[in-house]
Amino acid sequence: MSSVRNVLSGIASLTQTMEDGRRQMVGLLLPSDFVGRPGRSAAAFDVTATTDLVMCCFRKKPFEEMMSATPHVAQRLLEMTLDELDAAREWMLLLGRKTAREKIASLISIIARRDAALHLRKRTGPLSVDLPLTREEMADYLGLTLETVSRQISALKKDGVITLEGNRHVLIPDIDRLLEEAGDDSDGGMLV
Amino acid sequence: MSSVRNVLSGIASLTQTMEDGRRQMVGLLLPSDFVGRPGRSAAAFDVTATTDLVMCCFRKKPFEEMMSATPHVAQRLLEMTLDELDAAREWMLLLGRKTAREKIASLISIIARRDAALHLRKRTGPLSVDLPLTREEMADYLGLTLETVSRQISALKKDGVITLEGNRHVLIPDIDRLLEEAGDDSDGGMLV
DNA sequence: CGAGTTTTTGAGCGCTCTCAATTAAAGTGG
DNA sequence: CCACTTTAATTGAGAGCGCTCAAAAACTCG
Repeated sequence: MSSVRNVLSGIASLTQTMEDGRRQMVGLLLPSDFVGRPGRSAAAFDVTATTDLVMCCFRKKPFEEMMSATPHVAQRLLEMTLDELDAAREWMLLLGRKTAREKIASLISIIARRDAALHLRKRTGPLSVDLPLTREEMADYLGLTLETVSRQISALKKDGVITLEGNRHVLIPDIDRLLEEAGDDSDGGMLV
Repeated sequence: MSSVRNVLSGIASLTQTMEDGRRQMVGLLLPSDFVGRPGRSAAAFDVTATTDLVMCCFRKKPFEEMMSATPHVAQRLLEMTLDELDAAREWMLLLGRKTAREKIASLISIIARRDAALHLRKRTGPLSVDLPLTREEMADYLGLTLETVSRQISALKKDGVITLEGNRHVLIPDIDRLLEEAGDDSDGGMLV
């Protein structure tokens, strides 16, 4: 970890593992996200690519020098880190207090929101989302077992909240309904 | 939230609440901790003092100007925020994967560690720690109910992992035993 | 098509929650 | 200083959600 990186394309996950193998995902690295710590050397978490991944790497020393030279870089980095901290805190609410069904609904709506923010495409017909994670990865994300993930997805499908096309593609007929299931404040985050 | 603050003394908590009242603590503000977001206006979380509190407040505009002027401030702030992010991620592992007993043991050892780092006093006899939180606040911290918190504390007491003096004061005869119960990697964080 | 992986589904159990009552501690006012 | 109220903490009994273990089904890819 002698370098700092920036994700250009693909998805990686930050995970933490206990001695007996229990695993918790603690971050999801998407294009434009930043990895590494200017100022510290050791990485406390495992970084795993879940898809093909292209990153832009800087060596640490020159990067730190650049940070000292141009204050805007440090400021921008601070802003990004604060955003990550906010995201981590929402995630903590999910992990600590939400039911399995709410966790699944939250995950799908989070992915839908990010997708919408990224593509900005007009939605014709129902919103559709690709899940970039396996069931097991979703389980690690949500603090569940993969069986529970699968069961809750099936339940949401049975109740008409979502429709499945294959295993990885989800159709959302009514986004408000999904957000309601997620237990978030209504119209959470101007997705509509 | 038109200002930025620094905790001087006392303890405050950052909490997030769902519509139906479920509550999760997402941050614990201790002396030297920083509150507020240079760059953003709305606070997404509730800040509550859990003890008498003294904070040092800056108005936002001058503070941001100072940040632009002196790069070291922004850099230091970035470092602190990255530390908070690391803490949040450890917390996520706790919330998502640890058992109730492990959560309690983790909380006590976290408080013990912070206390040791703060006071740097020689420990004569068993390590002793004051819990700055009520059972309910501990429950909100750990994603449990207050009944479960109470039960697990009683269980740890019964098993000799800790001793209670009153409700808020804990004696730790064997810190390694406690860390083992917490499920953390052995000798986690040079507390010994 | 067949071997491997991923996902779904089932049955039963256990940990934590819920609801409720009791005990302990901390203020309050006479 | 001691009843009395209020708040905090403990403990009990029972139920439910999510986990564990196990097997079947669906998808992937050579």
